[in-house]
Amino acid sequence: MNATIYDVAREAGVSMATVSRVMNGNPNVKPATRQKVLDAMERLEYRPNAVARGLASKKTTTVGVIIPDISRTFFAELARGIEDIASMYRYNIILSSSDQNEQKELDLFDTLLGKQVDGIVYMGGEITEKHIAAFKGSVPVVLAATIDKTNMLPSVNINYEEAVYEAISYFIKNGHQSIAFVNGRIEDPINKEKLLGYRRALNENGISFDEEKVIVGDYTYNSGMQALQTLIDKDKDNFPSAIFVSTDEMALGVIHCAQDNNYSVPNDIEVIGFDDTRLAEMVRPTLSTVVQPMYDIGAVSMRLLTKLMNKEKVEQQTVVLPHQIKYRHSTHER
Amino acid sequence: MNATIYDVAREAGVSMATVSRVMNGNPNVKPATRQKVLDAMERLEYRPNAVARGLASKKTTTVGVIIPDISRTFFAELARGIEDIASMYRYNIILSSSDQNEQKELDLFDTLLGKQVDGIVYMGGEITEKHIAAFKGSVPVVLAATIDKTNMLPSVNINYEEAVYEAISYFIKNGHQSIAFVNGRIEDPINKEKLLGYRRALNENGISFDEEKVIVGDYTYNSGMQALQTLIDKDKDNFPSAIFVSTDEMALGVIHCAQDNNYSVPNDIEVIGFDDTRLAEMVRPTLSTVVQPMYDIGAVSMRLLTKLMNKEKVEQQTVVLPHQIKYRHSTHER
DNA sequence: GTGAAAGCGCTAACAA
DNA sequence: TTGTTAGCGCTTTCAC
Repeated sequence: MNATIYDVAREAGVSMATVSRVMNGNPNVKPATRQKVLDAMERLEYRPNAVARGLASKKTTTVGVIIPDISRTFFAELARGIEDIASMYRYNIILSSSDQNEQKELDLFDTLLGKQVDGIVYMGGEITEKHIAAFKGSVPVVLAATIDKTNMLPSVNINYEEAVYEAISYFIKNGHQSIAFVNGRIEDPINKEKLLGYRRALNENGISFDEEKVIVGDYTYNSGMQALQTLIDKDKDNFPSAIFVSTDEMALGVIHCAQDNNYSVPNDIEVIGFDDTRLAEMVRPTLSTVVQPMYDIGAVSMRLLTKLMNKEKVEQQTVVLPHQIKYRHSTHER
Repeated sequence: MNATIYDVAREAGVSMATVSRVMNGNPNVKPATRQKVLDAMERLEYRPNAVARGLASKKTTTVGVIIPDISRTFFAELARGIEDIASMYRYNIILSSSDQNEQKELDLFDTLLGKQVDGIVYMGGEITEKHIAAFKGSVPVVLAATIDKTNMLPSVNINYEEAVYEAISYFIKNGHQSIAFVNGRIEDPINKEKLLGYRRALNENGISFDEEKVIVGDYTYNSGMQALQTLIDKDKDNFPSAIFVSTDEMALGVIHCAQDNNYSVPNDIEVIGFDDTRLAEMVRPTLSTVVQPMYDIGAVSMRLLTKLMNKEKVEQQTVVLPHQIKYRHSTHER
């Protein structure tokens, strides 16, 4: 059996309270006493029981992380950002994948609350009434790379609408008139934002919106290939000369499908992706893409959460991180 | 404040013990009583406090996962396997990255024990004396994709030596005599095994081992590119006609570096990677690679851990999963 | 089939 | 500066 605080107290010839004080760095302990306790701890190989501590103090120093799928590069990098900051502030992380399934998300949330986490970082798709209801009156929750249209919840994002607007504007400036868009499911508010940016750019430049040019994929490489194939099959003559793709992984699929069909990237068709995952460097031609700082989104979310858990004042609950477009070789030099 | 078991007991007009019994599915409760309790729980929106429960029962239904770096595809997929099985058995997961730093690993281990996890899945590099000492007498630990040369610890792996042996043998059978090997740091026992397989294949075929042909990378795409560049710079005439690469990500680097130098894959140089991450499909030519079932390794590890935590008899503590080689287009058709 | 009561290992008043 | 003493919310004997 492991030693308890009581054993240490006896060994050191002091009371439990004193032991507790030295554990928690309470300054009201005479140095000599402190040393006695420290020695006793060492001799007994004492390791504090975080569960007992959690029960007594109502703080567990663990936070929950709800994520759609940890195996996707995008989320894995985000998770690393969360984790690094968490461990910097001595929090541990309970990580669980939701597959963006609402029921699963809600159940997970409940389980995490049962485990008495001090806060939650949430990544997901649409925030519904049920989510809001669940979040309300529980622990602090911050949304990472997740949009809540009510704008009431703390969150960390980039400006998706603007980012896509810029990418499309770049295409237009370079003379493209026929620009396709491979997006994710429109149910996800982020994809809604992206579509808005696409339409605004077209609109401001007098290019009419053509529903046929918007394809929906499921974020995978294969769905990227399929998306382009669909475009090719549709209308050989009206084939787009530029394509904006909502994720890097799909963008790779688009590029390879183009090449398989003897289209040259970027000569016949320019491509811009989204995210700037490590994948962007791993294609030929290398992928021009919107840089979404995933690691930073995770890190900033977690940092924000620590403040919230600490009841510190935060000036801005909804932070929007800067983005940029990194031009590599799937677009022409400019 | 949330309702406690005491509130439920009062609301239902029974004792705490009875409430506890219905929570835990104890059959010694009259159906009518059970219903009363259930109703009371519902009315009070009762949510059991897992921390209190953990303290009283000495089981937390959470397991710790120590992983080198969650942002690497390989580990992310492994983690997903762990997670799926864990949630199937109603465990939660405390996930933390160690960067393969021994001190960090040991500290993490200690923290996890402090949090009273019921078991640990461990992924890392070399298992030292210190690791063994720490593991000993604590909670059940299973190693995933991690080799312990003493072979005393429960673990789930594939046969790395054999896998590489087969890949190199394939090259030799196809007439290659000059075969390079891009490996990871030799300090990692897995890479030691791989090197052994490489040497055995050469040896059995009377090809002499040439130290110059073994390059060490750090698993990244860039280090793959560098590795090939090193080979190219070394000796244009003695350039290998086949390369085995220890991870898919490095293999992509090798392929692209080859192409950048006007070598054709697979005509001038055949390439086989290792892992079969999603990356393997995302290159041109697509990558032939050793299939290491990462998801399964994670899933099987976690399943094994549940048995250990449950004190079930397990026939085989060290499981070796089957591997295979998937031939795609970075090697010649056969 | 149900209840009373003693912990689980720690924190946090409150005293001294 | 230190000790005493209630809890924290639940499980688990042991009676009845």
